[in-house]
Amino acid sequence: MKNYLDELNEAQKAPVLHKDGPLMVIAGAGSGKTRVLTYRIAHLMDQGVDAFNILALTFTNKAAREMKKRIADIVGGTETKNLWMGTFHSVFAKLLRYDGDRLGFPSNFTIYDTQDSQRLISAIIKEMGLDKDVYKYKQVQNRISSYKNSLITVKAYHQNPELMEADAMAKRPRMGDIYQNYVDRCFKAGAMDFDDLLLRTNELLTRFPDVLAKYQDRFRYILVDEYQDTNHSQYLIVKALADRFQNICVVGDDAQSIYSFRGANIDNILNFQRDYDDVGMYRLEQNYRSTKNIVNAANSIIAKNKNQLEKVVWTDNDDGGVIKIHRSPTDAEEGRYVAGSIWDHQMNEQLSNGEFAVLYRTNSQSRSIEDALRKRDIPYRIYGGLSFYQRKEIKDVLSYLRLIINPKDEEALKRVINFPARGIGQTTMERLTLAANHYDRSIFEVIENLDKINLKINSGTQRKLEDFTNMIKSFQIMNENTDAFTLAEHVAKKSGLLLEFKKDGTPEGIGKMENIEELLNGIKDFVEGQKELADATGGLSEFLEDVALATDLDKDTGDDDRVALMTIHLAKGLEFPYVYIVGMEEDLFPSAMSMNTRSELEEERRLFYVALTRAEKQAYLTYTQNRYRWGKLIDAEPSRFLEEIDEQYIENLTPIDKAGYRYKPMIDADIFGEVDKSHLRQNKPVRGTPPKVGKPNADQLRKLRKLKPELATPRGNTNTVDPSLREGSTVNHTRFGRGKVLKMEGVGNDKKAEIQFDKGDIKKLLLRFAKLEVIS
DNA sequence: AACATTTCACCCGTC
DNA sequence: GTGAAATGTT
Repeated sequence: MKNYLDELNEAQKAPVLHKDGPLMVIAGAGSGKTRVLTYRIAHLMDQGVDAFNILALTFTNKAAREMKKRIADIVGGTETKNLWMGTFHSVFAKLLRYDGDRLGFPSNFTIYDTQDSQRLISAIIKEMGLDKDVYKYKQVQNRISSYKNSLITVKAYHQNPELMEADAMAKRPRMGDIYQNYVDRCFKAGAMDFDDLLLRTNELLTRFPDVLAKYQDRFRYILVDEYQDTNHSQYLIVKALADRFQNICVVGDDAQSIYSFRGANIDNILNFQRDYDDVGMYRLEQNYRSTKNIVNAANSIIAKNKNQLEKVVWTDNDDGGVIKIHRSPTDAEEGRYVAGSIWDHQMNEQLSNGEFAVLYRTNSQSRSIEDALRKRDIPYRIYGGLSFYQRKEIKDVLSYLRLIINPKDEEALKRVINFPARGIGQTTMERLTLAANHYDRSIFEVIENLDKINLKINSGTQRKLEDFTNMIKSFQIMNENTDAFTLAEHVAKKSGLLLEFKKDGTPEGIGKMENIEELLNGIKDFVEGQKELADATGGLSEFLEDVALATDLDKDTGDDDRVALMTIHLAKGLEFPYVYIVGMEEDLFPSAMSMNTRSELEEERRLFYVALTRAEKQAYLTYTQNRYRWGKLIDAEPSRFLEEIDEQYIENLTPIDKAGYRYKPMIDADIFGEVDKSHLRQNKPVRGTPPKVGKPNADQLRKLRKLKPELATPRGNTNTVDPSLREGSTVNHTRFGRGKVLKMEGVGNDKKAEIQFDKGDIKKLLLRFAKLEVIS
């Protein structure tokens, strides 16, 4: 065994060597936090702690795999296999397979993905006869998800007048009933959604002290990565499990908390010292990843946040290049610039594709980048977005497989009972669903007992239904002594799925066939891989669980060398020499939905911090003046975050006016010069002779105003700005009511005030239009 | 009941 | 611009 401790600096060594008792490691970006976690586990094992007694919760399954590999290098592979290590969801799914029967769940329960949940919720809303425009299934699903993440069960919901009132106020008084139905239907289908994996674990540990005692005794050492992103449900699980031995080690960085939208609670890390006695506190502040320019720029951004733990991130690395900021007329141009810049770097410095990443705020931004990279023949890989396993044809195959394992799985059944078409239509399904609800059985069971129930289903249809269940049953029998790959191949053929896409004959159909082939190959790899593991059965159910909880990042990338495209959220924990952060625009980043409260804005800022600190050598920030959104070309304004970076760390590649990013000169070569005119023509037709670059004549100005109304010279209907208006003024708005001016910005016609209204909203108003009265 | 066509909401981020 | 859901047609 190598002396692994030599590979750590003093700050890293301390938490690794920390003996028993709670400890918290506050780790700045790039300070080697994974390394600390990995070595602490290795050290524990080296000191004689049984791997069976260690539980490590990581952020992705890939991170878990890599850590395990590293630990195996240090202390040996055989013991390492006994570690329980993985994401919260995968670890507790495993726990629920063992002990979920106490709650009435079969060990083969299905894991519903978001789409399954949404389909079920849609069905319930329809069955209840509610207005789907009021009860939007996605909103309802979000609501239920947030209840679950806060551990609000159906019962707790109905005992909480505040919640019920909030939903009633939102014109959704039946929310609780939908919640109830949803939970019942999941239970009846032997299914858990993602949130259930945590909620049900909590329920299990709370209701059954013997189960809790068993796992408390087993998990004597608990380690949690990215603790700042745990939600209430996860927090309680960890707290319960660690309660007996208190050997809990949490690692995190409050500055990188970016998941509050899924219930993550930053207070979990801020309050850790309150939750446990004698907490060992460690800080990792030396960044090994990035240049001085990047680290300092990132520090200057995060300093704008009020809520944070004290921490100074610094680095010994070179200064490196300053951060480069680039403006483009449109998103298509932005893509071209990024692709061109990557290409330049590659040509001049002999760099490989894998050294580059393009990060964006929303998945929909990937398209323009993709197009540009494709034109340059630069290989890339998109992470996230519509994952492979969510494609229709793949979900169809998986649904057949899910039915084999759990025939009660209602969502899987509804998906494939009539695909390929078997003459089982809407009316039949409605009758079956009604009967299933009435008898409190699954649809599959109803079909099996059709002869005992009097449903108005004609004998022909009855035959078809029986044929379907018999087919599934024959698959089940086959599953008893066949490996997952052979079975899946058989299912793809016998179900008629492959034939369906084959006879389709279109390029899409062929593509779908190929995707199914790929899935089958994936199952083959899985089966082969499982043979090497001692305790794994290589069965279909393990495969399905893997698939349900896999993320795009978990997938084996192999050795292919591609530019990475992903959202900033997905990039957390990763690093790349060259990073392009695109779409640095108001309403996009920060997102329009995150500007209502300070805490939301601070989370966006942390997100920007995360994005920037992914870069090792060089960061580029790009923004556009016009961007396609919802298929329309809209004006874009540079992100406020650009102004927040200390200017000594940046360079503007495209000149900006002294007044700042937000000021747009009347005559801008970008608007009429380099602009992609095909877009402009389609959406905002400009008649007559195309304008020339340079000082516009009267005719051009008129068109310019049409394109960019905010550039229009003020006319009679606009206000003259009250000169007494300044920061701190109290104002009255005809529509929004009373408020206080937080900030003034812009000059002349572009002058704006950011106002905190007493109603709670913060709005930014153009003074020239705002109907404002200055009170004091 | 099946297929073709049109409409509509969608987009903030994820396990 | 995309994909699911609603509507229309045979």
